[in-house]
Amino acid sequence: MANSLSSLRESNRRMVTEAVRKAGSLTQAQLARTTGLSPATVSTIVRELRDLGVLAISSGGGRRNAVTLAPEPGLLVGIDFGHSHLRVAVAEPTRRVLAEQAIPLDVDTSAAEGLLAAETLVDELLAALRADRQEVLGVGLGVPGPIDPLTGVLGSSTILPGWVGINPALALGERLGLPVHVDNDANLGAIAEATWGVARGRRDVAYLKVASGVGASIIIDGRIYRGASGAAGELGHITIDENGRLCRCGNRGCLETLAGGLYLIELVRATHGPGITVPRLVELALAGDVGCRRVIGDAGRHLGVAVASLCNILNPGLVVVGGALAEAGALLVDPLQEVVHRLAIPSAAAVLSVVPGALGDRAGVLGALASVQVSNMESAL
Amino acid sequence: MANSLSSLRESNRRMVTEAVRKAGSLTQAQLARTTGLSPATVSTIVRELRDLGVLAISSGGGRRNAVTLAPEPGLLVGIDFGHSHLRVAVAEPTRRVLAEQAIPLDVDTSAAEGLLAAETLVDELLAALRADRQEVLGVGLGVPGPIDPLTGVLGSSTILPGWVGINPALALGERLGLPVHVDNDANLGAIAEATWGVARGRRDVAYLKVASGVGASIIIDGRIYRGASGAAGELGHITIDENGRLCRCGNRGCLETLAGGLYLIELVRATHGPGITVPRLVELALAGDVGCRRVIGDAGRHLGVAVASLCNILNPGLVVVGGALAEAGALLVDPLQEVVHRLAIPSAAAVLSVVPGALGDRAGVLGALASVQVSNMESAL
DNA sequence: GGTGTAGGTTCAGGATCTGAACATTGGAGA
DNA sequence: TCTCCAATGTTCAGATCCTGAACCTACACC
Repeated sequence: MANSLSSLRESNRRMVTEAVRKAGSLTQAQLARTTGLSPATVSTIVRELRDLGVLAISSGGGRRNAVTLAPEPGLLVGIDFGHSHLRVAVAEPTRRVLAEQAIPLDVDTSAAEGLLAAETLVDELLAALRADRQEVLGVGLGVPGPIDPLTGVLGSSTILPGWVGINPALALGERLGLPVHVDNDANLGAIAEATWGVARGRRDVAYLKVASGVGASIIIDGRIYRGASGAAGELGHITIDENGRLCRCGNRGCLETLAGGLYLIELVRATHGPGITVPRLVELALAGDVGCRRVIGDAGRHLGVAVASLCNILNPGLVVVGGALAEAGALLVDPLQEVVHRLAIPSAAAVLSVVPGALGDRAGVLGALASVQVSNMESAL
Repeated sequence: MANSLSSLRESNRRMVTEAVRKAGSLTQAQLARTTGLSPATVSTIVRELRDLGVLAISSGGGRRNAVTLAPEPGLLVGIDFGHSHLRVAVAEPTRRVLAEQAIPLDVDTSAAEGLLAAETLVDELLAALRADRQEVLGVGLGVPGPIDPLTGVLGSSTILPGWVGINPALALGERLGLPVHVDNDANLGAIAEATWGVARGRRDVAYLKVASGVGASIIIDGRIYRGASGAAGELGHITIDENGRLCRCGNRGCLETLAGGLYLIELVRATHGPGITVPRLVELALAGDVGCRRVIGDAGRHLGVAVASLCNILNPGLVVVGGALAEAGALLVDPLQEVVHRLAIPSAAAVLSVVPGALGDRAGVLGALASVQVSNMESAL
């Protein structure tokens, strides 16, 4: 299908570029060793890619000639929508973050208001950097709900009711006049943790996002697995208790009704006042509040039931727990792990590690940045 | 890593061979179109492969020159162990079955007895074909339990207690003096259904084997997904009811205690006599026995809960239900599907089909045959 | 029987990778 | 400071491979 002589060259170019991207800086001899190509071939390919503007040869470096990715002009924007917050980051094409800010968002914001807020915040950050929209190469957008892979429309979400049925990439793209790539927030968090966080270098990972809702993302062989209709990883609506509480999705006893932040704060509202939020709940638990610790521990145990199922089905080596509730660290993860080891089959539990994410509430926006396609390579064929 | 000039030729040879294997018989022009190579390249590659003995050109065919796989000498053996049966098949390298037989096996057969029975049956079938063990190129073996991918040892299985801790491939290989490839029976059933059955041509499929126990196999991008320790797809021990019945695995309310054949026949033993078996249960249900229908329907509903979880996690487009209980067809699958559509999230349920397997109780042994590696290609480089 | 279309082969040409030879540079040691 | 060595990067001829075009062949249809 893709096997001609010229496709070989393209494949080798890609291999070289990828090796440089991973290592950051390499000499041509190292490049030859890692790619398995001969030094002669590497020499010509590097020269070509330099001429195409993809690679740069910094001969002035400490050693011989260091090959690096050519510095690209332009900026990337990452946007992460949550149930109650909005976070925007602006970064270089290398993904180094230059500016980042999070603002609270009203619970029942309409899509239009949310998009306007995002637009405003993007412009503010760009202004602070003395930059212009026209310098932005692309925008990555994360939303807490399943995106239809064909239409790009946000499916039924219990978290952002005002957004159902719209195409966020299209809507924001028109507003900003920029190419927007949209994805589920759990998928983006998984990408971020796999690129910079605790899942770095792992090829098969499950990522759990526990915030207002519960979502998951599955990385198989280094790529997000999306399933037949982009709904893979919708762990929040797994049935844990068939006779349980009614969920916003219409079923009973979904995981989300037992571990989702929206439901958890209802549990502590009576004792801790109506103004309590998920971050505050975590804060109190970490400070020693017994009730909050119990609520988070119970959530962890319920999550454990779902993760045990996931374990028996997929047998992952690593489960990363992210999202606002994961800020509770061991308070959430320890009970989760205990239940998984009790319920999952021993041979699956034995190889599993469950760890909190390393990127905290920045995972989503960093993943959004990572999801923006800005490969000089691509445009240079 | 694998990109040289000679690897291109090898890759193209492989592509051509694979195309011929899939289509059975192709003309060179068709081959050029399906592989994307030029007719000139196809011409030389086909000639090379003919000289190597991999392909055959049957110019006497109806049309022009039909390219086929060269007829290989030798035989393949497939062996499928179940809780209460043993099935052996002998086939040509093309996987055309020449002889096949199933015999009952005592419930608590030891590993040694089981392997002896298999050895005997293999010899009987070979004798009937006037063939010799030395003509056998390889043996595929299916066992109902997880195989450790590193050691090849059978992990904890509730179905074959006498087998735990042994390496079936090694043990049988020594007995037969032949190379044996072992795999989980659900994985083999999935391979068979994906190669010849209802999942033919599908790249992403979940296969459910419901017999004495409950197992599953997950095909992602055309390949069995095994997970970090080979335990992926162990659906039988997903917790359906935390306060349910005690399972042989030590937990409570595993799917297997609600839908596994071993438990189902206990339910009907009181009313239908102690001699009842799973096939008989299915037979009675198909004949109209109300009690048996109810038992099977309930099993389907419980399976539906687990499949709904699987659906929310993996979002497959197709779930194939195989194993002895699947012989009940719609009696099992309809209730299963009803529950899945109720519990799984709508966008996942909408794209899902649940169908009974097409290969019945032969799926395991056919998959075992398919799993034997006998590529002339490999030996011919 | 004639003609056309598609299949298959051959050949020259262009593209690619590789090994060997060669120039260059940085560093270790005297 | 100087010399030598080892590693790096480049160049070039050679071999391999794919492709397009021209050519031949066989079957089908008229």
